[in-house]
Amino acid sequence: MNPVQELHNLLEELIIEAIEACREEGRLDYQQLPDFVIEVPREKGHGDFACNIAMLLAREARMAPRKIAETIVTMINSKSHFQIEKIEVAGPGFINIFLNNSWLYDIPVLIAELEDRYGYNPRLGQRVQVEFVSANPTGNLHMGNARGGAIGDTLANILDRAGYDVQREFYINDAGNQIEIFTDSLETRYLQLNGHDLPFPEDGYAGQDVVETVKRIIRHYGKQLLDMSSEERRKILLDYALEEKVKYIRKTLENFGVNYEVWFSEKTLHKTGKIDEVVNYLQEKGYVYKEEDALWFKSTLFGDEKDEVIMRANGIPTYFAADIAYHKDKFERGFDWVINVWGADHHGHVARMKGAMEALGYDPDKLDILLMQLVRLYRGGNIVRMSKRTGTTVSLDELIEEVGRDAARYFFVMRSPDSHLDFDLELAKQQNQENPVYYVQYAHARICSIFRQAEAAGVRMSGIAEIDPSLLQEEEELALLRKIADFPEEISVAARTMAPQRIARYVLELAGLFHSFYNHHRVLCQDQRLQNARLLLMHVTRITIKNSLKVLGVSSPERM
RNA sequence: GCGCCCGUAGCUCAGUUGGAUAGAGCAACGGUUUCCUAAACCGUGGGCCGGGGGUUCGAGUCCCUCCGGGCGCACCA
Repeated sequence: MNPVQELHNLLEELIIEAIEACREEGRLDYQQLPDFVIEVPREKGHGDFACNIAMLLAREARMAPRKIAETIVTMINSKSHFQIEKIEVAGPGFINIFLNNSWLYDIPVLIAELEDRYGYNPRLGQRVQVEFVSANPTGNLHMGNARGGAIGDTLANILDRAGYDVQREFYINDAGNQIEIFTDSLETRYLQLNGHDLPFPEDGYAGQDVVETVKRIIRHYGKQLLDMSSEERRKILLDYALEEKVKYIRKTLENFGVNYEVWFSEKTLHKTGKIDEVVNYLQEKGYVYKEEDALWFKSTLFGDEKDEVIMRANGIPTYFAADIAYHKDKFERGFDWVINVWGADHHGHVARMKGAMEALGYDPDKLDILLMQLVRLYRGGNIVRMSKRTGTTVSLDELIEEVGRDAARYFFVMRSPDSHLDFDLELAKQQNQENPVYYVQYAHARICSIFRQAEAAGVRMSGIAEIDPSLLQEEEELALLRKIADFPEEISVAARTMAPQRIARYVLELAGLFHSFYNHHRVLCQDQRLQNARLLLMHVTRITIKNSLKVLGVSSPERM
């Protein structure tokens, strides 16, 4: 259910019918209807909806836009429409439509019926996959991964509400060059801790967590790995470390409210020969050439700045080759839409990844890469320097520990992915209106409190059928209703534009309208009929706040 | 040097496929509590939407150019 969309469609039909009728009567002359817009004007005085068709038609119809608008309006007015209060021509030729409130009063009844399902648009029968975080299983989850987790999961939730069948996926980079280096680090640490005096690899993983992992391995295996061949030893070290790391990543993300349907192992692509397969295929198609013993993919054919190596001179495929095979696999699984959430530092890969899909015969427009800018951590006014070298990096676990899951989830999505995110740890912990999470959660708790008060006073909301929502006439009540009615459309736009920050903003505005209502009017009052209508309003406000927060992965406390 | 992102109120940021008089929160200033949570609300001030050019009936939004900031430009991922 999407009431705003339904109204929109209704008005669109109405206008098209009117225009066509005008043409038939010879009042308007045009060949084809232009792509006009029916939008919600910024200015309240411009009506509930406004249409720009007259301006777009002016040239072809050889008429002044206002004149055209008047012709259309006259035609529409010749029939009566029960939902339209008035319709007028304004400004350069806008058609402004003012509705009566009858549609608004249907909303709370519908929501009370739908409850948790309010916000869901009709099923589209389309499958979309969202791949996000996909952190290397060689270290802790950092702030970039955290933002990716919040954005990816929220986007997946939005797409679900928008009507898609969504699958969340984590790509485990458990093969390739970084894993070799990781294994070198593990082996060196193992030997060092067993008394061998060895230099640590220059580009190795020097973090303390690797040492801790190796210590656990020693506790488990003792010195028996010393007697093995390096190959055997490395396999055991790596398998143990990977299992531990992946388990840790999964646990941290679950703790963050992120749950994946699929954990996809890069290693399987190597094992099953899918990488060689796709490289050979591209070679046969002539998209690959050899230079200095390496194989290069002609990504410049697809608008990339330069070609990219897919097979090194030593015969080992690059990360890019594995990624092509991986994305080919995604499309083979039949998704209608494939979305990756990447850090902005990977933006250089977008063109060649899409190019590779095109070379394989897939529609590159079905692959969207959502790039997100980096995160800067602040504590009060001071930036928290994040350096892996000095070990001052803050991990996702530590962040959740410090500010809580709710604040972390909300803060990571409240800005556009395109914007750098300044994450203020102090603000995230504050319990006042400066902190948007608390502001919204407080609104929910306040509504719960009203119902507790009501119950204590022996008051219960009547059955829906006995409530008359049209008693809600106050400005604050209508504004709140209007905002509540927007929710499904807000979801729909957020899905279309891949913009999770819209929901964070939406629920903040919704909470603001509630607080404003609360401070102007009493729910529990002498007038039984009005009290019932307001209890219903509170009921559906609570549902909408809760459903919005659910999309963001933020809890809705009943008291605070 | 080339490419991508960003530049909007003192600060942090919104701003559907171009729409009418550019918004919110915080900060500043002033007010609200015999009343369901003052963890809240109401009001006031604050802007050449980085500069310049162009397209359009109409540009914060699209194009060009310049300036400033971030990121990338490996047989790393």
